[in-house]
Amino acid sequence: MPAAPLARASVGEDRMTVAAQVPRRRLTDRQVESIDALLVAAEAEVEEAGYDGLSVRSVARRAGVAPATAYNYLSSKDHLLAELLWRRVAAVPEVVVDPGAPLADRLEATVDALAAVTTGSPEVVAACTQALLSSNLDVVGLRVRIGAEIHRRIAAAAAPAGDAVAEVLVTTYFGALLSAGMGHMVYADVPAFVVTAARLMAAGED
Amino acid sequence: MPAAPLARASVGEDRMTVAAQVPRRRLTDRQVESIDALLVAAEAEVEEAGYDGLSVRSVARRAGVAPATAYNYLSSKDHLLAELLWRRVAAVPEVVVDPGAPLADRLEATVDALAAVTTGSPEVVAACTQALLSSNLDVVGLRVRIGAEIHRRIAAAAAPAGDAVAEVLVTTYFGALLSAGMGHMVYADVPAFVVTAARLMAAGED
DNA sequence: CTCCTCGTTGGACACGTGTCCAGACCGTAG
DNA sequence: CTACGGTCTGGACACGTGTCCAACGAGGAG
Repeated sequence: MPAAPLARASVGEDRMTVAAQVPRRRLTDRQVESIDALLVAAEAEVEEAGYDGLSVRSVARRAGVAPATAYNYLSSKDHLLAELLWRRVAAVPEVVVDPGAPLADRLEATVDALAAVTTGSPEVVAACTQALLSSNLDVVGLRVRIGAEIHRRIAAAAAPAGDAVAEVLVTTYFGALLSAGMGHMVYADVPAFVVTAARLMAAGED
Repeated sequence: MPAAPLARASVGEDRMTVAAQVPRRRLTDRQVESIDALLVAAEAEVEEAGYDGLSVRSVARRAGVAPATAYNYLSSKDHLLAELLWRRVAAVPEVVVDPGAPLADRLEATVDALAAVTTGSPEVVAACTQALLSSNLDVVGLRVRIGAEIHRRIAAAAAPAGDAVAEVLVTTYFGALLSAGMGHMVYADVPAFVVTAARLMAAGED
């Protein structure tokens, strides 16, 4: 159970999308600083030691914050990593596609932009992927949000094609990310792979 | 590190595929019984309480085995669940496809057979999926094995089509399983979804 | 200035993991 | 039958997680 004294569950840019949390109090500057420091520390920590090597207390120490404070904002290790990923996804700039361009090209622009999430050390993304499978309630919230965001972007790029095509492309994208997270594929190859999938499907339509 | 006194890392049907383990000793009947009991107990336990609710010691108790013994054969909670999934996958009967049939039909037969892995309580499959992301060495071994097995079967069904088509279908299949594990899709719908993907790609070829 | 509220802090707690070990146990070889 | 080798056992261990709480501190309202 979350059992948090204040609005938690998503300290992203939209600080208030907490799904009917009672207090609905705004975070002070000091608080957002603590949270940012925690996320930065987590990123560094996971980069050095991977998912298993990261401990919440160690991250808190590195961020100059008490462990209890860390748990006050991020309800678990997995929530911490999921929040990290969510921020990366939310930071990807919107892509405007030319409706006249062919499916593969439209998708390429979107998927290339999305690749910004996975650039840098693959350790971090892999760890976040693992964290995202947690059944922690806060993680579940972030998970549907991340899923919805990626779905929205890819579906928008694939819009003129059928819904089925969009669904398949989204699923393929997630599958490719999963493969990359497991080391069976390289993150850098994911965009091209999805574009290939789009080309194969575009042959029939258009 | 595994650090096991005897051949571990894969107590499946092919008991000897351990990649150059030194002792290479055969398991006694008593030992395979213990391991089977552990897996059965784990399945029941995870069905009741999910991934988080499962504890190795509790599974060992239920299987009538000492915790240390459980750790002797299955190096971790994740390894236990991964082994469970691997056995299910390996138990799927081989499918012979008619090379003359269209791609979607060939794939449908294979993917329907594979669905046997995910029938029954979704809790179990979801928990195994989560376990499969572990960086535990024994899990990694099982993971590549499971991945290779599914890849082999789907690629065989898609054989006449291009390699690229097969790769995309495999990736889509994994993506769909992931979505189902997260509750965004139903396991029962996975086969049809992959067949749809095949149809969309077959429109261009054939 | 004082009070009061609310977040922070450190430390305890219960619990689970994975490791290790000395001793009990059992089948087999001599 | 006895000795021996390897396995099983229970119980310790170190460590990490997530929760809880009493005490502390800072900042705003009166």
